[in-house]
Amino acid sequence: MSPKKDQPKELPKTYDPAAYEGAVYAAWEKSGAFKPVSDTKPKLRKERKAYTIILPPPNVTGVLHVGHSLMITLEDALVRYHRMKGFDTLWLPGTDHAAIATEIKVEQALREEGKDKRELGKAAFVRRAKQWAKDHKHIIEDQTRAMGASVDWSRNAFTMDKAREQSVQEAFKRLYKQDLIYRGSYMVNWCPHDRTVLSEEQVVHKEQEGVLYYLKYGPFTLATTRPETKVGDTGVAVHPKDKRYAKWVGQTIDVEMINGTHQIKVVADEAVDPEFGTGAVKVTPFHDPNDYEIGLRHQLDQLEVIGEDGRMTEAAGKRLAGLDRFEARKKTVDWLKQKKLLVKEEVIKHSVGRCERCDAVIEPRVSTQWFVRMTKIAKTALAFVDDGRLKFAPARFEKTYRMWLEQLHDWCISRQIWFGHPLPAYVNGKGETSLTAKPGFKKSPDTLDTWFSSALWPFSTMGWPKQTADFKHFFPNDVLETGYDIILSWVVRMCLMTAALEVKNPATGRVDPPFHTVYLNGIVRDGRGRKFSKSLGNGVDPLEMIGKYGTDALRFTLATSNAPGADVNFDEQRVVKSRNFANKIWNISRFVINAVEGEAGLDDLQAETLTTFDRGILYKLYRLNQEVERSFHDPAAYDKPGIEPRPAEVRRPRTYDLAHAGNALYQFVWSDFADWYLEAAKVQLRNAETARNTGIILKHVLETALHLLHPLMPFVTEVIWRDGLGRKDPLITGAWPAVHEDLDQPEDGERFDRIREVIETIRRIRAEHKTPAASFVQAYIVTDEPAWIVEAGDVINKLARLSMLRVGQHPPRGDVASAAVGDATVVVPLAGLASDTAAGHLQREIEAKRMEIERLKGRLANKEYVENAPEHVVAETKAKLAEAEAALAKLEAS
RNA sequence: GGGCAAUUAGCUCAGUCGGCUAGAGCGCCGCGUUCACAUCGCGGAGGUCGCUGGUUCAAGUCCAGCAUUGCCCACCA
Repeated sequence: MSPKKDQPKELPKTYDPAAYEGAVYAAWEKSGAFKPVSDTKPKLRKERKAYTIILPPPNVTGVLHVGHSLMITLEDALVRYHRMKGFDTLWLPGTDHAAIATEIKVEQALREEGKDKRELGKAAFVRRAKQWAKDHKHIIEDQTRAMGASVDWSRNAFTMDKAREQSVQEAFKRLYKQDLIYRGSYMVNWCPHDRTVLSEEQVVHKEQEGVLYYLKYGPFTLATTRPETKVGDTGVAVHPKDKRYAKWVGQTIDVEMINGTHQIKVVADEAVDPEFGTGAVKVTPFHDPNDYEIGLRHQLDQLEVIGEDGRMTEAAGKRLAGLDRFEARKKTVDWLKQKKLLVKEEVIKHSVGRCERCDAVIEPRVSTQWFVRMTKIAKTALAFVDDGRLKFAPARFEKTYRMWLEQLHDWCISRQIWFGHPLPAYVNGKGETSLTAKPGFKKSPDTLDTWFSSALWPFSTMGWPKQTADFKHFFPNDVLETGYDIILSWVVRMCLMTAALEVKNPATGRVDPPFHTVYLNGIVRDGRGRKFSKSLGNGVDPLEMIGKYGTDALRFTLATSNAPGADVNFDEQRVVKSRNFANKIWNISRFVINAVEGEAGLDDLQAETLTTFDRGILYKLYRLNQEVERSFHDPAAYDKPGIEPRPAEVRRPRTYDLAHAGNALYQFVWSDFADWYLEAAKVQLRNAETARNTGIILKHVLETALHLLHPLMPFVTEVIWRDGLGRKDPLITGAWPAVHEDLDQPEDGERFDRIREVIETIRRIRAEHKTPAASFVQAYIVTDEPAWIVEAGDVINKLARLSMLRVGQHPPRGDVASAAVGDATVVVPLAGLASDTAAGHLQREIEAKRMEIERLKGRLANKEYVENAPEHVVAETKAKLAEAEAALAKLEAS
C-alpha cells in the first residue's frame, strides 16, 4: 500500500460511469501505465518476464461491434492481471487495411460523387484509399479506448505503414527465393463484381435453391445448373464402368449450341458419379473446378466464354456476347425450350459460392496468379502442436487447426484490386518472373491478399525483419486471443508464415510458434441464440450499452456470459445486472470509507478479539484470491524464470476461465461481503472491543477486492481507489494482493456460514408466521458448542431482529417453532405470533430429519459402500448421521 | 458425406479428478424495519439434469446408442 494520499472526495450516492470513464482513461494513458515498465526502466528488461498480447487488428473500415468488445474485454483482463502480477506487459494495438473492404468503401464514396474508379486511375485511387484509411482508423481506435483497453498506443501499428511494408516486402522476397512462392495458371475463385481472384477462405458457400436443367445433348441427356456455360463445353464425361455410355467413349459427337454446332469429345473419368442425374456430365474446363481437372486429364480445350466482368465473351457467340451471365442463362434456356432440347427442370438445393465482401456469385475460372506452397511448411506448423509448444484453449480447437493443415491447398496471394501492398515482382511476356527490374520485365500490377500482411502480424509488429529490442524482448507473444471463426484464415497462417520465414525465437534460437497459446472466444449472439443480422434487427451497439450502463457493466457482462470458447448469448438484462453490481461496489466503498478512519493494516489486528465474522471473511477473501488467480492462471506464461507461481495456483489451473473469476467475485462481494460482513460490521463497529479490528478488516477486504476486480471492472475500481480512498498511485499499476497463508482456516468459513444459517432460519420462521417486519421475537439456540455463537449474539439479535437470544441446553416448552441448523436447533417461541402452523411446522421438520437419517443409515448399511468409498467420504457420512440424530433429538424434545 | 459442440428452474447459464438435500442471476409471489445502496433488503415458490441402455457401492458428471439444435469442413454436375 502506498502511503501517498490525496484528500479523499465524498462519493455521490450512485455511480455514474459517464462522469469518470473518459478522464480516467486519459489519466492512465498519460501516466504511461499502458506501456511496458521496461520502457522507462530498461534494467527491468532482464529482470522481468515479458507478457505480450497483440490485439487482432480490426479493419480500418469497421466500427466497434460486440465481438470486438468481447475480444477487448478478455484481452484487457488478461493484460491487466499480468501487469499487476509484475510481468513486463505489452499489449500492442493496430489496424488492418482490409484491402477489399476498403476498396469497396472508397468505390462507394466515388460513386456518390458520380465518379468511377477506372476513370480516376489507379494511382489517384490508391492515394484516395490511403487517405480514407487514415481518416477512418481513428473511429475504431477511439472505440477501443472507450472499452478501456490498456493498449500501448505508442506502438500502434497499421498493416500498411512503413515498418509493416518492409516486413511484407521482405517476407515475399524470402519466400520467393526459397521457391515457396510461385506464379502459375490454375482454376481460381473469381469475383466478377470486385474483379479479383479470392482465396478459398474468402468464398462463403451458401445453400440455396436452384434449377437443375436436363438437356438433350447430342445422343445424351444430361443435367446442369449452369446452362449458360454450355457454349464453353469441350467434352462430355461418363464413368468408365457405365455400360450405358461405353460405346460413345473416345468418340467425338456433334452438339447443337446457341452459337452453332460444336464437336465434343466423350471421355471416361472416375470423377463422374453414374448415380447422379443421368450419369453423363458436360465438361466446361475453363469455368468449373471439376471440369478443369477432367479437362487436364483428357487434354480437352479450355474455352473462355465468361469474362472477368461476368459478361459473356465473343467466344460465346453473337447472341450471348456482352450479356451478363445470368441473362445469358435465361436466354440459353429460352433457346433450349424453343429447340425442344430441354427435357425437364428440377428445383434442387445446392451450395453456391459467394464473395464474402460483396456477396456476388463466384465465377470459377482459369487464371494466372501467385501462390504460396503450403504443404512443406505445414509440417513445421503441425510440429508446433505435436510437441506441445502451441496449445489451444479450449483444447478441442487443436483439432480444427490440424484438420486444416492436413488437407492444405496452396494459397493464392495475388489480387487484382488496387488498394493493398503492391506485389513486389516483375513478369515478362513469357510469364517468367523476377524480383528485380530487368529488360523486358514489367512490374506486376497485382496487390497482395490482406491476410498476407496479417499473417506476419506477431513479428511484423515487433519490427521484423530487424532484430529490434522489442523483437528480442516481446517475441514470441504469449497469448493470441481471437474468435474461433478465424482460426483458419488467420491463426493457421500466422503459424505457417512463422515456419516458412523461419522466424526464430530469440530465447531458444529455434523456430517456435509465434505464441504459446491460442485462446478462442465464441461468437456473440442475441439473447435467444440467434446470430446478429441486419434483417432481424437484433444487433447490439456496444457504444449504446456503454452509454446506458457504463463500460465496466458491458465488460463484466461479456466476461461472465459464457464458458471459454462457447458462444455468448447477449442479453441486455445482464448488463443491467452488471451495472447494478458496479453500483453495489460503489456503495460498499462509500460505507467503508465513511465508517473507517485511520491507516491501520492487517498487522495491527488484535488476534485475541477477532470475531467469527472477522475470521470468516478473511478466510473467504483468501479463497477468492486463489480462485481468481486460478481462473487467470496460464502455466505457459510462467515458463521463463522471473516470476514464480504460487503452488496452489498450479495445482489445478482453470486456464482463462474469466467467467468463473467473475462469478466468484460477484458472489463474494455481494453476498459474503455486502450482505453479511458489512451488516455484522455495523454491530461490531459500535462495540469498543471489536471496532478497531472490524475497521481494519473492512478496509483490507475492500482494498483487496478492488484489486481483484480491477481486470474485469477497471473504471469503477480505479475511481474508488483514487477519489474515494484518495490513493495517489493508480490501481492499474498496483501489485496483485498477497495472500496470507495463515488465513487458510476452513473452519472459520464454516462457522461464518453456520451463524448465517441460524439467522436465515430465524428469519424464515418469522416470515412463515407472518411476524410483522418491525416486531421483535425471542429465540433459543440449542447447541453443545455455544462459545462462538454467544459471541455473535449481538449480530444475531440485530440481523434476525430479536428482543432476546439464549444459547444453551434448555429450550422452552410449548408453543414454539423449531428448526435444525447443523447439529444445533433454533427455537422460536410463538406466544403472541400467528401460530396456527406451529405444530405442523415442527412435524415437518422432524419428518425431514427422519428421512435424512434413513437415507444416511441406508448408505452406511451398504457394505460395499463402506468398503469401496474413500475413507473421508464415509467419515463425512457418519458425521452427517451423528449431526442429524443430535438435531432430531433436540427437535423431539421441544 | 465427415467432424465438433450443445441439451440442467419460465428465461440466460454455472455445476473441473463421480460422493451431503443440483446452484446463480433475471422473471414470478409475499413482506419491507436503524444513516452504503430501491441500480436496495428479507423470505418463498419453481428442476423426472433431452431419451434409452451400460459401468460403479454411488452418475447431471464416465461409456455406448438415439433424438433435437447449432457450427465447421467436403468438387457432387
